[in-house]
Amino acid sequence: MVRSAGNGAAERVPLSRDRVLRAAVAVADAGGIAALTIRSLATELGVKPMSVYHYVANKDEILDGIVDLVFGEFELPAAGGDWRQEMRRRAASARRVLRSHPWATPLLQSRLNAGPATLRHHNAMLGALRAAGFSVEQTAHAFALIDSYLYGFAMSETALPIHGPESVADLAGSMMQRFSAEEYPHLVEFTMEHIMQPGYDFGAEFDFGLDLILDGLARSLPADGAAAPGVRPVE
Amino acid sequence: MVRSAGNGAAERVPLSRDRVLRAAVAVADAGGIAALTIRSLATELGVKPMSVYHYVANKDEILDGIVDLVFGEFELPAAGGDWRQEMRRRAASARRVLRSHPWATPLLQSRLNAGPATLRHHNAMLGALRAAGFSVEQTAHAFALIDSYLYGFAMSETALPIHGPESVADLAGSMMQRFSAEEYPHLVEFTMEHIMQPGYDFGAEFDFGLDLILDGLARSLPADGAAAPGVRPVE
DNA sequence: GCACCTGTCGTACTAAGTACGAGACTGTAT
DNA sequence: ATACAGTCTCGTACTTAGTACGACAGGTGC
Repeated sequence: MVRSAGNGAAERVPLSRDRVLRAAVAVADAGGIAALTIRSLATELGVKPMSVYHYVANKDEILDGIVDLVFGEFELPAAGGDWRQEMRRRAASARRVLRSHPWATPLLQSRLNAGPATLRHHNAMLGALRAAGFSVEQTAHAFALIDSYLYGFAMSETALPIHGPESVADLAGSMMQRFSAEEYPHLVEFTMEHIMQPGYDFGAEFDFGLDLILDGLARSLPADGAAAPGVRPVE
Repeated sequence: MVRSAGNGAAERVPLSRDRVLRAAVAVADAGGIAALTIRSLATELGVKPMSVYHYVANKDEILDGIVDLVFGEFELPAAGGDWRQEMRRRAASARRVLRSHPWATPLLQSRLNAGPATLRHHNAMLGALRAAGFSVEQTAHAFALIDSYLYGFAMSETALPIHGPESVADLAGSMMQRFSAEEYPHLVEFTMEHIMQPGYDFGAEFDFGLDLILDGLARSLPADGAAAPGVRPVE
């Protein structure tokens, strides 16, 4: 077995943990997470399956690794400055990243072993909220609320079969044939009057919810033109 | 072995699609979704693997089926009555169900073929919101917001390794050793001053977020003691 | 030249999904 | 009863995937 294949330095890039993980992301991007197998990964890398195991212990470690790569793509919120704007910027970037890696959202929350990029991200979120004036406890509330919404929305969004307005309408139309108007009247109404309307875009719902959440959180901040924590202006 | 129709012999329950799906839920509950294989399912049912295929076309159909079973466990919100209370009741029930089937949350959103219980549930949600006075468009906002939050939160919650206060604190403690206070100062602060405090319970965050969201949505309702849509009482 | 380390790979075992078709069982018509 | 036909169950076996084990090649220091 001769592996000469050239004396030029250009082509033979040695394997590395980083190359393995990046190739894994590429395979998952191309064919979904189910298409990511040790064998498909090896093919992508131009090596044989067992070579991969020199850089990762097992497939789970690959999954943990690509989750951290994805977190690494999120823009970090800055501490200081307009905290709402920082939250919006980071959320928009996260949503963009998760849309470009549709397989990632379920993985993000199901993996436990946080990598360095993940820790950096969480740390930046906490720092930005604390700098905005939230107490530790309020920060816990805010973090849980914002990220639950973000990941939950990203899940719904990436679970949609194809993206783009018209494909959703098509899907809705074909689903409509399966359920009758008598059994599910509100579903029918909703589909006809909303989803199948021209220009419908589920992704557009995101900003409404995020702004509502940020407004609500702002109300619990003492010095933001709103009432004191725990007291709402009108009841 | 005799299966006479009509009298006696209650022992040999014949297989059925329903029994197959319920057994699948039981296997997943006991060992996680990864433990659900055609073979483990057959063992649970006391039959051989290939017998299962008489009732389902393939494993994907089993996954779709158990998702619909889970949706069937959600309490449906009633149309009319106090809509916020209905939303709270249904959300609490959903959270309870998802905690009792920790494997379910990622599945719920990743499966496309909605079953009858799923459609009934969505229909009830839409109906309750419409009856509360939300327009079709506002209903879309509300539904997307509430459910993104609900599923996102459920994901975080069930991704936690073990439930109960002290186990989380233990985990946090062991994770603390992996990252230094210089690199992740806010993560350290947060862990020390919040997560590791006695009585910490992540699940308790849920109500804060849900109430904030429902309050925000109530503000967009004309006749609810709040201002007109788009105008907040205090700024 | 030699022992040695490192990275790559050949072989092979195990687990899992499932196609194919045989065989067993049950109710029904003769 | 007997034979048939439909329904259900299962034995066998093929395919894909994860990965343990150890061989082998090329480079490195002595």
